[in-house]
Amino acid sequence: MSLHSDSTQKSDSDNSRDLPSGENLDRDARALYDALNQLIRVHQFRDRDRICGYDLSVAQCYALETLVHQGPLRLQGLASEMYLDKSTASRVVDALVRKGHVDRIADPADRRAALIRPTVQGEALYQTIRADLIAEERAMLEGLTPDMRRAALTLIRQLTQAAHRRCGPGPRP
Amino acid sequence: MSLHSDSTQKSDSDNSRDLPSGENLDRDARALYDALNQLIRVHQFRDRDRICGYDLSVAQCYALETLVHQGPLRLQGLASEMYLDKSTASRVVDALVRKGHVDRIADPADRRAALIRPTVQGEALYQTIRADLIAEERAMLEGLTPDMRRAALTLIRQLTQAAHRRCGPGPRP
DNA sequence: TAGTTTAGTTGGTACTAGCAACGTAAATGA
DNA sequence: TCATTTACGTTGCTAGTACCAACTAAACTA
Repeated sequence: MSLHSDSTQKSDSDNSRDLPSGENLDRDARALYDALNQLIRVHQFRDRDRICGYDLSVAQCYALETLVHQGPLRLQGLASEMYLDKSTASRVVDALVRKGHVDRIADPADRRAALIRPTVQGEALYQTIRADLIAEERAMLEGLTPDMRRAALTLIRQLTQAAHRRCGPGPRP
Repeated sequence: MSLHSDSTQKSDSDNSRDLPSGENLDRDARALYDALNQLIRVHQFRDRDRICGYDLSVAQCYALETLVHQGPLRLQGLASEMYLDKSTASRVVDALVRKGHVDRIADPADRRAALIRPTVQGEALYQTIRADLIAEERAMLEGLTPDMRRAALTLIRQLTQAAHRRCGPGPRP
């Protein structure tokens, strides 16, 4: 089951002053890699299962979420937000249109372009899914003290920032 | 376990400045949901790009990693570890065999079964990818103090544990 | 031994994802 | 103005992801 017996379990008692900070950093990087790996996998599969219960794929749900949060977007904008090729984004939107969760409307500023917009039904569905996933998160947080919850938030945001800065914040080629 | 497990932490007031812990929990859950969402997405896409540079898909890399960490596994065992259907796992293994990163050997204990095992080449490839991803993590951590790095690790592990407990720790049907 | 269960593969379907090649519309330039 | 270039989105192609269901073969069981 749990395969994080990898290493770094007895690391609590070591002291930074005895080790060059580079080695500590290496060890922490390894540990963080493994820890994040696990976290990401668990969440990925959890989300997939949850979302599938609503007849949406994860990508579709992510697209819907992006549209709900950001308002109407062009295809290219949606693709950039999702780190996807525009062709893939186009097909994801196709699926959402077919299911009635978004629609394409003409962009008054450019007749080539279309704005993609969640429908009322789509917005409601997203809120339902979000509530469901948040309830999961809530249950998870119940085991932590308020202070730890707060610290977790800060740290996760910092990690995201750091990763974001490193691997390209915006749209990709 | 029911909700409100840690209420009555401090004096509850009806003021929005001093929320009852249940409401704090709701708000933290929402915030954590969004923060984790972002973290997971950034990492997901980063990993995909990195791994693709080595002519491996993410699933293939995950399978290889599982086999390197756990040693030879049967198909069913690998599928369980990856939360996948055995048919999907079978095809992932096919791809890895085609590329020479794993091979199937007969299981002496059961002639129906095959043990899947990384080849020397596969193990080397995984170590290369791992080193690459860890280097990414290391660069990310450089902006954090050692204390924060430690705290991040602890928290991520706890969140993983909590998620794991909640959404089924082991293999799925 | 016959019937059942288990291990893994294969067929079928749908989604994900990127690249390349379109058609159309806008922007640019001579 | 008209031709070229650039941009927006769709579609064809290929490969990978993922499930269910049907199948073969081996192992267990009655």
